[in-house]
Amino acid sequence: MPGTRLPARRTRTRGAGRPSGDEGDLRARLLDVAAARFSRTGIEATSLRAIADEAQVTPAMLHYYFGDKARFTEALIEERLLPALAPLREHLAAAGDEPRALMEAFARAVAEIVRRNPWLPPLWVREVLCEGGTLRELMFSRIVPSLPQLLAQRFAAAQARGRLNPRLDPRLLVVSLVGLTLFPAAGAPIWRRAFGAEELGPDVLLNHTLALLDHGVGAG
Amino acid sequence: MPGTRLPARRTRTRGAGRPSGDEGDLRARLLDVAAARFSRTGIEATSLRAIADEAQVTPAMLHYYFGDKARFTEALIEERLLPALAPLREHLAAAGDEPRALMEAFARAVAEIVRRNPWLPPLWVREVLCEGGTLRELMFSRIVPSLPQLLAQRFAAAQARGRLNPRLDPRLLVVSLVGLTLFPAAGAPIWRRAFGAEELGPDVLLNHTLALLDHGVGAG
DNA sequence: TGCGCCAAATTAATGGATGAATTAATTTAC
DNA sequence: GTAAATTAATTCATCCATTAATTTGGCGCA
Repeated sequence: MPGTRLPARRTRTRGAGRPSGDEGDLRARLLDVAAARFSRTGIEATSLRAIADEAQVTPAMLHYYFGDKARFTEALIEERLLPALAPLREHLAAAGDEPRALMEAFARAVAEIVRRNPWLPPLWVREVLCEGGTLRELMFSRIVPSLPQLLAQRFAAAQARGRLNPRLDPRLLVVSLVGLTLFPAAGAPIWRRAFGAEELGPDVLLNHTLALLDHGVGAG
Repeated sequence: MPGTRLPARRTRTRGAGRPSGDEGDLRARLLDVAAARFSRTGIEATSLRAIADEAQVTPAMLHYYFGDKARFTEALIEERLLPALAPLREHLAAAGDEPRALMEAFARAVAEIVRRNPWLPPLWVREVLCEGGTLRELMFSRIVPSLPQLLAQRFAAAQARGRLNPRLDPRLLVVSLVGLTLFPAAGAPIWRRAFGAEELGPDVLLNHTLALLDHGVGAG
């Protein structure tokens, strides 16, 4: 019946052949699909089947390219999660020593990361932040050992110079900073729905966060 | 072989009998075990088997008391999650109209909730905040419709009276407040490990959050 | 230029493990 | 003796992993 709309691929009955090249590397596509899917459903609760279906291939392709699920998630970390987080280090390295500049660099970096990788916040929150998360141990050995401490140390130095509210703990300030940036991003759908507001986009959030950090809630 | 240490229960070979009464209601125990377990592993990724094992009973007991997994999680919401969140409404109702008092009431309520229900923050973050979370829709119909808007409205009223930093958005302030309280609690293990600090308990966090909200980060 | 082969890519089919849900049997308190 | 509570066992579905089969693009070679 010509003219009926068939699913884009999947016309051959058996076997396939060399790279079809019709939409680039399948390996990369699988990683992209997995990032989005894992973000929505969680890693353990997501079947490879679901990923394969969404990528319009057979589950066997995941085995072909990655081996098993563990190595698949490892590849996801190495080739998607860690690169996505790279801007954070860069922005922080470029920022000066003033707490305000540091925080703004952090918030802007997170905003940029979220804009480019919408799947990241929920995945991070679910799999790294929460105990028992699949990515937790792997992330510990790659991110955590350096970034938070470094940032806390810079805050502490600024505090020693009298440039930071002495009632604050530099380490908790880092935690608060993450909470003020990643948390709203991870839960964006719920806030939008709760408040029925679409205008609360990343830019508004960024300005709001900076305003809060600048002067607190007082009417100054 | 007398003297060998056997697992507390599980000595009969088949069948059991009336309520053993040795440690209270099994139904309640199952809910408690599930709250802790779901919090660690996530709802979809946790098998009923694991819960039954931890409660030292057969998986069939879950069917006996609750029917299926869906109704089991429903019961968990009704009998554990919602009651645990009750102090929030009470604290907020008792607080006055000043933003500072509202925020302090919120932060104190969350601290109390977390202290009494350590399993709550990760469960909330994973299953409610994240898209695709199992508890999401159920929570929407019970919590969200009222609490966030009400709080935001009170902040807006205070802002109209000039008692709130005009650069802030009342709704985003609610989001920030949740991020500053629940997020650090949900990720406590990771922060402890990242900073090697055990002294960053709930009280310290509470004071820190209030200090941050009061004056921002400036050295004022 | 054309022909056949080879290897990469992909699929269908299968095996083994695990989980949810249910049922029949059994124990024990009252 | 009876009914509630609990267990063992079973059924059906799903998932991860693997393998054998199959297609097809490209390359050497004439």
